[in-house]
Amino acid sequence: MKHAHTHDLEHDLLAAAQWCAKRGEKLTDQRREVLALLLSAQGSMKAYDLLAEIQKQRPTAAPPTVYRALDFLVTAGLAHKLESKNAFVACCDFEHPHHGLMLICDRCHKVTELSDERLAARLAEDAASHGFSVAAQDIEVRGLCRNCRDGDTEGAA
Amino acid sequence: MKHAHTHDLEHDLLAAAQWCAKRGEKLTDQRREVLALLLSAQGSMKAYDLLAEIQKQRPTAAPPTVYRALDFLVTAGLAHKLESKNAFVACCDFEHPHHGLMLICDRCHKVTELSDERLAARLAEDAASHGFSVAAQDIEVRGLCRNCRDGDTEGAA
DNA sequence: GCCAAAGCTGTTACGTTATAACATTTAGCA
DNA sequence: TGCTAAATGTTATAACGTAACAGCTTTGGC
Repeated sequence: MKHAHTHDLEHDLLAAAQWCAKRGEKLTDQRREVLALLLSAQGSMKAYDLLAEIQKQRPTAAPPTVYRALDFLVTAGLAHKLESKNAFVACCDFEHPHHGLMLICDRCHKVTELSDERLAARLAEDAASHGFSVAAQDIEVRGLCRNCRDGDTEGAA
Repeated sequence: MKHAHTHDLEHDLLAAAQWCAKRGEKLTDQRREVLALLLSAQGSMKAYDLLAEIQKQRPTAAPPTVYRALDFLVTAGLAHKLESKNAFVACCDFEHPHHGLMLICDRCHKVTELSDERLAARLAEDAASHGFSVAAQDIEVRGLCRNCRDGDTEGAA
């Protein structure tokens, strides 16, 4: 069993703020609020679900409010967009440049981000062999996580 | 320079129809029309762009017309969805089961689909090591194709 | 041939995802 | 202070995708 500990959350938010500062940017209230929601989420979150949460505090928040924060977080490497779900997740290790491999459980919706240098290397090799220069990559895998595959009855949709 | 030859197109459509028949399905007029558009396109096509083309022949066509055809083609393996662009491409080799790696040029928008068994194997290995069972995967790479990287001034957006 | 079932298509309406554009406020700093 | 750049507020709309139901067409059994 895993819990979202407030202490961990605060720690992560502090690290994120420092990371932004190092890049000459700021983790403003809105950005921090969105990041906190993503960090606390069990799986990924949709933009409009984030918006609904934000609106509990700021009833006037509108779509651009959350999309701006998300754009910032994704650009800063603090979050990733899951293209196959139109959803967002906090990055597990933003301090290291990496090209994550996303394992997305179709049953409990949990997302696990892996970093595999050899996989990335192989991919870069494939691209290079076609004269293609890589700017960004996205690897998403759908399926069942260990718990769900093994017949776990908790955490279903 | 590359051209879309009518002969190739007809050939591909015939092969697709046979592929469907083998699966106990039919490549109906609408499906064939959408597939033909995808096969003829230089890069990928958006659903509503396809719809606009379809409407030149059938002015009453509506979004479900094209989305149904696309769903069919994707399920049958005749086309792929590029999640990062919300766009669709014809599959380059639908007769062989494969997990394509998509190289998407950000400048000329051309899409190259590669199949790399070793890459797929490595990915499956990564997933398995986390107890994750893979149902589907999507690998998309953005960047510049050889021509665009080398300063080709044709085919820009 | 006739009927029933299944599959495909037509059509309307709506839900979801995302951004453009411009006004206003806030933060950093000479 | 007052300038400038960044961030946010606000409205409106664009872009992407689907639900639901009605009607048609094909297929296969009899």
